[in-house]
Amino acid sequence: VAKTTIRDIAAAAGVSRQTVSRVLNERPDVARQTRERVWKVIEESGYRPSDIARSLARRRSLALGVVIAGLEYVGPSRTLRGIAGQAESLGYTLLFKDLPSLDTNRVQPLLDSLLAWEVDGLVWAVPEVGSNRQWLQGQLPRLPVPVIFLTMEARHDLSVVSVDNYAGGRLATAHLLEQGYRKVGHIAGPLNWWEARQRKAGWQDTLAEAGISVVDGAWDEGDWSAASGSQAFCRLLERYPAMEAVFVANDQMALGLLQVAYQKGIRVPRDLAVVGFDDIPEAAHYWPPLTTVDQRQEALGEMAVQELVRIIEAHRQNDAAKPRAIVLEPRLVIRESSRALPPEACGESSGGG
Amino acid sequence: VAKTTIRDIAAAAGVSRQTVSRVLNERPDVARQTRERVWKVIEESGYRPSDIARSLARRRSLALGVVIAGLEYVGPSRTLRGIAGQAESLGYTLLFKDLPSLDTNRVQPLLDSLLAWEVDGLVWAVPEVGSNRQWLQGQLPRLPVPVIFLTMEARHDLSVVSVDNYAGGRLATAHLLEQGYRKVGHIAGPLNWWEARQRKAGWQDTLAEAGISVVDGAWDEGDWSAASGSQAFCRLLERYPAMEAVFVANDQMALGLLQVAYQKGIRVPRDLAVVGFDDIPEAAHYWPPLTTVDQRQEALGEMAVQELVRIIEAHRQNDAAKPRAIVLEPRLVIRESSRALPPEACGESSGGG
DNA sequence: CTGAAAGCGCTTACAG
DNA sequence: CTGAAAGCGCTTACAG
Repeated sequence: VAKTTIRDIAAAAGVSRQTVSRVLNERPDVARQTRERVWKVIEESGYRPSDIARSLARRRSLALGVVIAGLEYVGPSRTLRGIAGQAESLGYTLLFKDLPSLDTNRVQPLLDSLLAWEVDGLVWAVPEVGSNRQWLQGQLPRLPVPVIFLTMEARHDLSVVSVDNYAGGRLATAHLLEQGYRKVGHIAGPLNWWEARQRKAGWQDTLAEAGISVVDGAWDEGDWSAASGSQAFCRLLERYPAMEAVFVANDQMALGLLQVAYQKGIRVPRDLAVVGFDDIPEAAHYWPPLTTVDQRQEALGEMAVQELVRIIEAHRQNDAAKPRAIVLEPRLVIRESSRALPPEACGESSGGG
Repeated sequence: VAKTTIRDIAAAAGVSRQTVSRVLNERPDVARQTRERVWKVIEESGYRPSDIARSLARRRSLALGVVIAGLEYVGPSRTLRGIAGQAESLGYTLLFKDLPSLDTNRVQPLLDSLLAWEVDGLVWAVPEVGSNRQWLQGQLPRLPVPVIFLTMEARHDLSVVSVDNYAGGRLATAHLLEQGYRKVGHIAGPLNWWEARQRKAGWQDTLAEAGISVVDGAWDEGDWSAASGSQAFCRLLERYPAMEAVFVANDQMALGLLQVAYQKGIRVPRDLAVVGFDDIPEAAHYWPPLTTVDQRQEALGEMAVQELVRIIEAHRQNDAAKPRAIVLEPRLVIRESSRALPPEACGESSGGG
């Protein structure tokens, strides 16, 4: 069962391979008659040109490599969907690599494999944790293709698309202040994560600007998991019993917090107002429904691919696109956990599907 | 900046391209001296052979295509990680396509693109909903590569790897019966999903075998979302007020149920025992922690790639591997929602990190 | 153990 | 508007 090739089509249509190639690539310089005849043969045969051969001949693969980590969380999955959707609509194929841990040792083989496939660009969707970014930066100069980084600290020499985590922390905290709370605690994510540090800084600065001195033990640190949220909350309660409200750096930890609050008879929001971060699908169904910050991670993925393709196109025209930082503004999603209205049970909903 | 090719290496090492190719592919028939000289040049130059050129020449890409849907849920993300990990360790590169909706119209272009890249095989990780499988089956005979299907009804003529959803439904229900409950209700997933039907059948048959007649209104249907779980539970409460326990077809709907239960003052598990399905990370942190069924979706992805590669290898040796169905057994994870022990708040945990 | 030739399935200049 | 030639970067037989 030999594969149908451009040669077969050429023979069947009585033209040269060259002409078939022109038809395939929709070049205008083909006689209408010829074009129609060739198309007919192509369709009847079910011929599909080989992208591999095309890549080799064109010296351009129309493929993008994506390296992603943290797929066990909702955020990265959303980002991946954004990346995949945008790549598809721009005509790029995605080569996918999952980084099972944030261990940088494992990165080199993934990178090598992607480059061996001659991708036209790379999307680096690995969170900036500890110094894992430095390793890659060291590699960058030798990388033959442009790379776009997701959600890391902006730098003048890198192309970065990120969510403004600092602004997110400010949004959450300002919202709590607006509700009249003054004693606002914080449960941070692991502080070796850039995102966790940004959110915490947003909390701290907003309090400071409101003239509220941040008590020394007013915050604690978790590891993003719900269990760690429970534990951090328990510690925080001891150190900061006067706390009226708390900004939790992600929704999962907020869930852990809510569980403990429930068990201890702490009513949310009456005794304690809570704001999370991420807007995972469950957040709307926590008890009470959780006020949170939507990171717009799908949009993040889309923007990343758009920018990467822009850079690739610029390169092809020998126009060295200057690296730039694109920042997405997060959005506050207000629900019951930060205000005094009790949710209703089995009430007629307002038209949800 | 011309790319380094095998030609450059050959020239620098004073051998033919052929010999460099032999070294690269670790063939034994190269003199030790020659091999070492060539390796040295390769390493110094940072040369990386082009997988695209190799694919073309070998008529074999060592690439697998994966089409996935439902990445907004935890399950498919886990499956994807399993697929990616296994592909990586077997030396295959993954071309990734996300199916944004279950609309079959959009499938053809994804499939065409994957085939144009000449993948050696396809992983079809799209849930079987309505008749969306039939369309693909019609395509199958013309597909030039083997396809493995995830989590759909087994068929003698297809290679399928799936979780035994029926057994999962039985596990959940039998567990509730063992706890002494007799009036066990069910909140099903959308019944145009094969998985939802299987789980429901497991519930129904287990009750029947225990000699318990299933009350007519003993079940309701949701759409997998937490909101739909809330609504289905509200309806079910009216129709089946005597219900002592309920098996919910996924954890998200169980979450919606728990929220309503809380608002209505229904204590779980004292007034109502609950079992979910999936074991999403949050399940352990619901209030109360949710008993559920672990689908082992990461293992599912791994098995799928293993089987697919097995078939590919068999094909290469002209050994037409017969399609077979591989079934993974789910596991019951028992937590507080189905038994009478109250969880403790801020207690010393048993050594969790 | 090593090399010259042909080929994988396309596209890119170059002629006409 | 169309075709003959060369080439993309490798590997696969075939000689020696």
